[in-house]
Amino acid sequence: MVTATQSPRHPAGLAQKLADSGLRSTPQRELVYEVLLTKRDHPTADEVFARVKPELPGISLATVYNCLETLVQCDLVRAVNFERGPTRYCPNLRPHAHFHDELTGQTHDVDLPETLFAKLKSELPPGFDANAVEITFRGKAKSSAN
Amino acid sequence: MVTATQSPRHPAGLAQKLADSGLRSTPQRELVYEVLLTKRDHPTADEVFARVKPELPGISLATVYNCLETLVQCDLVRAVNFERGPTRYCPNLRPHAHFHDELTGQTHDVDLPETLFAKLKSELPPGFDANAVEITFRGKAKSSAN
DNA sequence: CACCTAATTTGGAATAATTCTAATTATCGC
DNA sequence: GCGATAATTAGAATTATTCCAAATTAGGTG
Repeated sequence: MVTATQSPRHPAGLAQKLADSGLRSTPQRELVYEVLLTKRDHPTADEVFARVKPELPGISLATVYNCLETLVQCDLVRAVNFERGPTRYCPNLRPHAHFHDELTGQTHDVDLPETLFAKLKSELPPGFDANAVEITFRGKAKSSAN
Repeated sequence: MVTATQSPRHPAGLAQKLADSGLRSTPQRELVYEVLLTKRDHPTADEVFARVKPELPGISLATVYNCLETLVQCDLVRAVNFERGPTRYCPNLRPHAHFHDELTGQTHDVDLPETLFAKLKSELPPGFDANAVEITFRGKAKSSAN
């Protein structure tokens, strides 16, 4: 029989990406990443902490902060900030925008054509060279996408 | 001779806009607004406090927060949040994007064609109705626009 | 102009989010 | 198995912001 790792649900990419940066794969990092992948509602560090704790009761909030920062450094997760308030975390790596629903407070990922991002960058005045664009919409979502 | 008001440099719009919301024009509000107009480098509340204090030594940080919040409510100023850290304030009311220079940490306003904002909104999936779009670029600015 | 009322400001305490620190624990290569 | 290094932990410290109750200021009214 194949020996299963403790958390086989996450993509194999994690251990590899960590190794690429000279970092180790640990139960805490795996679990934090898995939690992000499982419920993609852009949780805060506190929320991640709450979701992770039942599985790994000894984990500390500081470690959750550390793990999230590590994942961001490895380009496995994006940190998202709109409006004052705690940073939120998003494991969606494709270029996409965020739609912030003013009624529910929820944040939805919105895929936009790659060409639009390119067009935006091309609209910059001479001398400005952007390597990333962040787009946030605010409004009301009536869709079933909740 | 014409009797000058204490702070004649700010647009006459301030007192009017405040009145529209049933609020009073005060020296603190006028000065905070004037400071934002004078140096448009997207200062934090602390920075505004520092700039305002020499002119009005008795002012408190709480008042600066209050004034900034008031100006945002009156649509005279926009609160800007990218990356974790203190909220910054921007008196530019035209639709525009922000360019965050990774080298200097400075933030520049970038005017984009109105049509682009419209196009972005039109790219949203059905059911998503945006009333605002925020765009932030990150990268390096080599221009003289510093 | 004196008063009444409500808006505003103030200083300090309280809260929230995050980072720091020093000590402990786990892991990797030999 | 040992030693060096990485990672985690708990709690203290820091930063940004909000809250609160008291003092001040400003209009409007007679």
